[in-house]
Amino acid sequence: MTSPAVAGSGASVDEAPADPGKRLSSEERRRQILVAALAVFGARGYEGATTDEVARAAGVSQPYVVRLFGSKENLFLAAIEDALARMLAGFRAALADDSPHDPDITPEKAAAKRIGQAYVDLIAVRGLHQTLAHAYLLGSHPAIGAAARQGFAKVWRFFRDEMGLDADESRAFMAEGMLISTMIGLRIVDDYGSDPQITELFRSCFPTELPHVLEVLPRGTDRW
Amino acid sequence: MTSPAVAGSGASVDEAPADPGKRLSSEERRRQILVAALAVFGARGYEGATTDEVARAAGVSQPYVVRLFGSKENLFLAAIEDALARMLAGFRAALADDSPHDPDITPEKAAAKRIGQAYVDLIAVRGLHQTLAHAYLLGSHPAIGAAARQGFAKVWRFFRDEMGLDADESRAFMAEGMLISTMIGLRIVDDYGSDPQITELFRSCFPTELPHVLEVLPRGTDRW
DNA sequence: CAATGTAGTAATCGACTGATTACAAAGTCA
DNA sequence: TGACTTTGTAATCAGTCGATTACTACATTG
Repeated sequence: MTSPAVAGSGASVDEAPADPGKRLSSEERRRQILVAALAVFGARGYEGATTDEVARAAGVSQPYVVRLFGSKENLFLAAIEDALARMLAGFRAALADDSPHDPDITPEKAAAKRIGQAYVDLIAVRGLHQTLAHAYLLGSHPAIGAAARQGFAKVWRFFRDEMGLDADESRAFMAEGMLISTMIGLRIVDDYGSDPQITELFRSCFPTELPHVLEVLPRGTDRW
Repeated sequence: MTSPAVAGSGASVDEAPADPGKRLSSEERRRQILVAALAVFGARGYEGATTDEVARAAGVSQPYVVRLFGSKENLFLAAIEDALARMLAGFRAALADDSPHDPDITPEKAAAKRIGQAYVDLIAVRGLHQTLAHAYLLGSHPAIGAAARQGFAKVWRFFRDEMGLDADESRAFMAEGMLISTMIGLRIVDDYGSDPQITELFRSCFPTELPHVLEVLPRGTDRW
C-alpha cells in the first residue's frame, strides 16, 4: 500500500503530518486521524476514500488507522459523530452568545443569524459539511444509514426544542443548510467570479458572510 | 465477477431483467442501462456502485455495460446528464401546463406549485434525485465535478430565466429541493410514523404531496 | 448463400484496498 | 535493570472491480 504519491484521479488531501517520529497518546492520535478522515471522506465520499489516504493525511501508517478504529466503517461512523458533535457545539455556543446585537431586530432573529453564521464558520473544519452530506446520502447502508438518520434528527431537534423554532422555520433553516453544503461539495466557489450566473447564485446564498466564505474556502488549483 | 446473489452490505437494486435472450438495439439497451444506473448509483454512490451491479440490474453482462459506455466514469456522466434532462423536461412541462388553477393565487404561485410537484414526482424515477445529489458532492473530481457544476447552474438558470424568479426565490426553491433530495437519500421515510420528530419533519417538507410521496416511496424492508 | 456488421457473453487479468500478522521501538514501573 | 504495556510499522494476503480479449450468435444486405 501507500503508493508513491501517484496522485489519484483528482484532488489530493494532504494534511500536515506534523514532525515525524513523535509518539503520541492513542487518544490524541485518534483525534488527528478524525481530522484527516473528515477531509478525505469529505472530498471522496465513504467508498471513494481509502484508509491509506486517511493514514497518510494523518501522518501514520494505514494498518494503524484500521487498528485504532477497528474498520473503515467504524472510522466513518466516528467521523460523522465527531462532525455532528462539533456542529451542535457550535450551534449551542452561538445560541448562548449574549453579546449585544442590533436593537432593530428581535433576539430570536439575532440568534438565528448567529447560528447561520456558526454553520458557515464550520466550513473551516475541512470536509465536515461534505462528510455529513455524504452520510446523508447513504440511507440504504445498514449501519451508516441508521447513524445518519439519527444525526439528522438530532439537528432537527436542536432547532425545534433548543432554539424554539416552529416546524416551518426549522425546515427552512435545514433547507438553507443543505443548499450550502451542496454548494461546498460542488466546489462552486471555484467558478465564483468567472461565471456571472454562479456569482449571483453564490452571492444569494451567502448574502452577509461572503467575504468570510471566500477567505476560508480554498479555491482554484488548491485541493482539499 | 457476478457473485451469486450474495446481497452486498445493504440494499440490493433488482431491476426486472425483462425476458431473457432478447436482442435489442444498442440504443434501447443503452436506455435500459441508464435506468438501472440511476437506481444503483443513487443507492450506492459513484464509487460504491459497481458496473456489475448495474449490468445485473439491466439484465446484461458487465463487459457489455463497459463497452457501451466506454468506462464507469462515462456511464455516470451519462446518467447524470439523463437525470438532468428528465428533470428539466418535467419542469418545462409543469411550467407550460395551463390547466385551470385556483383563482385565489397568482399564476406565478400556481406555476411554482406545479414545478414543486414535478420535482417531487421525479421520486418515481428510481435513484434520480439521489444520483444527482451524489454528483453534487463530487466537486473535487475533475470530470464529474465539472459536469455537476454545469448541471447545477443549468437548473439555476431555469429558475431565473425560464421561470422568471428573482435570485432569492430561486435560492429558496433550490434549497427546498436539496432538503428533499437529502431526505430521500437518507431514507427518512422508513422512520415515518415510528418517530414523532421524523414524522413532523416529513410532514413539514411535503405539506401537500404527502399521500403521493408515501405512495411512491418504497418503505420498510423494500430496497432500491 | 456468402459476407459483413451488430449484439452480446465467458474468461480472465492487473491493480487496488481493507484487513491481518508479525515484529520493532519507545515508554513505564516494580 | 528487566518485565510489561503501548505506540507504531513492514510485509503481505485475499477479495473485489473495471477493463480487455477473444469468442459466439443473430441479423442484414447484395
